[in-house]
Amino acid sequence: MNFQQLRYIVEVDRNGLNVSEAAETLFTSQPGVSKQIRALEEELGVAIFVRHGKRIVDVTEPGREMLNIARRVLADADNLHRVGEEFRNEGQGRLSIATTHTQARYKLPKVIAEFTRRYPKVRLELHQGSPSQVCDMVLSGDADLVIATEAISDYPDLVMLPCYQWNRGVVAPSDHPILKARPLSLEEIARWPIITYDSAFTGRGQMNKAFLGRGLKPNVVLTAIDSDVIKTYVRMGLGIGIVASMAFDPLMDKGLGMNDAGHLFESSTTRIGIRRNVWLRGYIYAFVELFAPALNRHVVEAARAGGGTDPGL
Amino acid sequence: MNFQQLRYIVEVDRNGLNVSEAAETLFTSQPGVSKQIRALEEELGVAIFVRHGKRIVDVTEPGREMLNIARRVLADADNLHRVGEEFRNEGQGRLSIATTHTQARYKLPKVIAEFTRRYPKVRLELHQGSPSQVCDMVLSGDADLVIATEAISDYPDLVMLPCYQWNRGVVAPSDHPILKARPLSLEEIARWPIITYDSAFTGRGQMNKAFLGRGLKPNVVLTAIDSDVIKTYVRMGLGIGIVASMAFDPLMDKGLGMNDAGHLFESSTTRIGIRRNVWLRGYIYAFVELFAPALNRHVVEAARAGGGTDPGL
DNA sequence: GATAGTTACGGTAGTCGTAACTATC
DNA sequence: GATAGTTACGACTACCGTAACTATC
Repeated sequence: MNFQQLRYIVEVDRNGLNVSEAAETLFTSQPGVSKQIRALEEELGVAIFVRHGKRIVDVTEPGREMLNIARRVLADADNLHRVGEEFRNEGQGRLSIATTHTQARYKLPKVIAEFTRRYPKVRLELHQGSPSQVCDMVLSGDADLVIATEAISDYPDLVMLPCYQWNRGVVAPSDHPILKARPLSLEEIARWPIITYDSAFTGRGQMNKAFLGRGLKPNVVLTAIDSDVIKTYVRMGLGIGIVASMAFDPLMDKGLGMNDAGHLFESSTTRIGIRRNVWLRGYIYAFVELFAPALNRHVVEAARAGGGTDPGL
Repeated sequence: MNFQQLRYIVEVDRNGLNVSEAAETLFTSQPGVSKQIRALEEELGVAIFVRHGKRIVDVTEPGREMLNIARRVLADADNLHRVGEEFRNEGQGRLSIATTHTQARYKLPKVIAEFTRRYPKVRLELHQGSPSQVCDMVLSGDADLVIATEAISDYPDLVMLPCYQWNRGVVAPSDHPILKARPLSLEEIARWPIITYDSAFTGRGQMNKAFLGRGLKPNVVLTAIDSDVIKTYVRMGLGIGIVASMAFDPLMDKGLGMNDAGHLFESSTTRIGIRRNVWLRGYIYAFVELFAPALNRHVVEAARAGGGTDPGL
């Protein structure tokens, strides 16, 4: 048994049980892959794949178990290299964060400023995308961390750690009557045209729930993917905006005002996500702790080991 | 990188950083081991071992991380073979249980009877020993499960799952006045010569604590490693016995009586222990569940993944 | 000087790729 | 007949073991 063989079976599984494609992905010959898989099956004494004659059509039951183990082994092999890198150039490296606009624009700047001060040699990369896109970036290894709110929970390979809770506020031009409404009510909000986040994005679920719960039908005239865009349109008088409270800055956002709506909607939790079986460099733990001081290295490791065990195994 | 190299570094670490000995253990040549280790260090870009000239004198910090990962990889490699075996001869195999006398004698018989009925082709092995001995058996792979009470908690590689709680009773010849004592008190017990478990064994800690808490000094005249031996000496009139309640059977133990002492001592918890990163065959999960119905496969897997993360990592 | 580890070198085994062949859809 | 996988074979690599050498205690 060797790593290559494990790589082969994992890749065949990933490529829809197609040996030829797997061989291509692995930059090797198809017969080689085929042969090694047979050799592995021979050694382990069990068929990993179900074959109809020559075609591979399914994964056997033991095969499923074995693929799980094989994937973990390969991840660990990777981890060994990561550890090497970590110590070869301590403090140097790359930190790639996949996140949504609101985080990148309003929450991360302070954290990143402090982080770069502490780790000047770490090259930072910010990737933006929708919640599912940013999760995919981490799953594929293109990013180390994902910071998002609409935390997609059904990725077994992703560990999501709650960082902080936040809620929404209504932004409107300074002279807009809704800014005076005390207390602010859903009925009042529903009276105006609304501009808010795109439904694929942060916490639209909570909003809809709140309105529906009161039998209201909000008049959403425009959706956008980020708070700045929303504020721009609010400034133009297209409607009132519902955005994350943190996305309003009284100093910067001249001509606009905010009326907090935290009592009207269920709060949203922003989470940081990491791949389960991946060894993390020291500065990544440091970054997570800077972002959410409760998440020290020990807590993160415990969370990664525990919780979210997949019942499939 | 290959499995062999990982095996080499792990074995060198295990053999007190002695390459020659490691080579011997692995039935291979010393230069081969040496060379492969250098090759691995080369590939990973970091020294795993600290050398004084040629002698290996310590493990580097990245080395410690790498050894942890390497051990997991090797365990997984093993696991792949285990999975193979499981499915090659389903229902057949070996189940090796390391336990203490009291469990083997009083608690296991029913469970084992049921287990052998369900899995007639599984060869059962019972190993007996002191709590630390039985734990070692599991750690070294000689046994699959350990069932013990004085659950040694400082084995990071062992996951201990609580199964049930039990307490003690006083056994004495049928006509002994202590059997009439209602309620039974520590003071009453302390009045008589006591025969109980050896201190290395089950739950002596709880007993001493109870007596000390009342400023009493029990007169322990004899200690033994198992309940049957204790009862034998009690029968001979050497003193009263303090044993696990389950170790008394009114039908079998003619001439003796028991007075329950559950209110006097802190109860003990019997635990089942398994190695953390080892893949378990289906019938092992079945056995655990037979022994402690709450511990179904899902619970066991969750416990194995979580808890007891070693802060060293 | 004894013990422990590295360098040198030859034999062997096993992996990889090309080519030819075979089976499934 | 096109697509997918296996068998066959030759080249090459890399691992292992012996032997000689070198450094540490």
